[in-house]
Amino acid sequence: MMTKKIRSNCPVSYALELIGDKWSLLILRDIILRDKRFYHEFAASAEGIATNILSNRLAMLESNGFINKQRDTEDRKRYIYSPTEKGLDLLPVIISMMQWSDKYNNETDIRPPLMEKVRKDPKGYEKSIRAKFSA
Amino acid sequence: MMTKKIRSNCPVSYALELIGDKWSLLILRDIILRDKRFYHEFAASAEGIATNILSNRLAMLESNGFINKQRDTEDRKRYIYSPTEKGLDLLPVIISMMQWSDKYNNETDIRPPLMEKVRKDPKGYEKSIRAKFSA
DNA sequence: CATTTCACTTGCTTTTTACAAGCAAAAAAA
DNA sequence: TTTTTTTGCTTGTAAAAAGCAAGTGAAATG
Repeated sequence: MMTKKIRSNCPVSYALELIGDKWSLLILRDIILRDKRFYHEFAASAEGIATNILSNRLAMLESNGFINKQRDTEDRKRYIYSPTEKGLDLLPVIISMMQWSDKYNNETDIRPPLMEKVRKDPKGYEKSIRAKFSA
Repeated sequence: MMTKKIRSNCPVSYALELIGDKWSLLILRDIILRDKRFYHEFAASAEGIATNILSNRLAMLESNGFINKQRDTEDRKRYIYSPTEKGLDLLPVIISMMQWSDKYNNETDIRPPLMEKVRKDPKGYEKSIRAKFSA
């Protein structure tokens, strides 16, 4: 079996090898912060991911334990994607990126009232997001 | 002038468009955490970046204000690369990646005694790194 | 002034991404 | 029961990015 060779044992490098691309964290953002659950919802995000890339990343995220995939029992022709603890544990990475962009990109969207809460109380924000998934 | 079209105004997407690749944050890690300053030092890192990619990323990091580049006055045939505040402000992203990898990759290197301090006191670690550059 | 060091650059191949179109399983409609 | 629609992909092809080896040019060094 052909396993991909690892670059180094540096923790930064390790994380980048898994989610160091322009799409994986965006899909996790949709699942974790925007409560998206279905393939078509990810495909509809503003960034416009190509469906082959979406399919590829969902498979990668699932095989690496970031998300779960299961048939929707209410509508059996679709699947429900949900975050695992491993995926949710990337929330600090996502939030620190948000904080950085909030400081350096003045075009950053304020519409999702997320940002306001992130500014005032990032730890509280993280907890409130996590709480959604501990039910 | 040809400016690259932005995907969306989402702060996560914005950060990923700039540093969402497998190398940019690794170079910043070298500069910020490992006190590397020269081209040949980055090229020598364990991950083995190709020199054309290194050159490309250093130019990108400089043009986007993450790092500064200046001639070394002691050895004028080389350049010194140093982080800007904008680059240093990615430290929380880097540290949260380290924490995540520490939890999910048991091969993560412990050699740089960094990890121990990150585990015990991540905020203090961040401050101590920042202190190096405020001189 | 020839040699070495440092920081790239170039050429070529391989891999990844992007875009458009097509396809199959499941459910709904006729 | 056959047709149509929805959902979640897969395929084909082109463009872009990454990887690899070799080469180049400016600045110091002998």
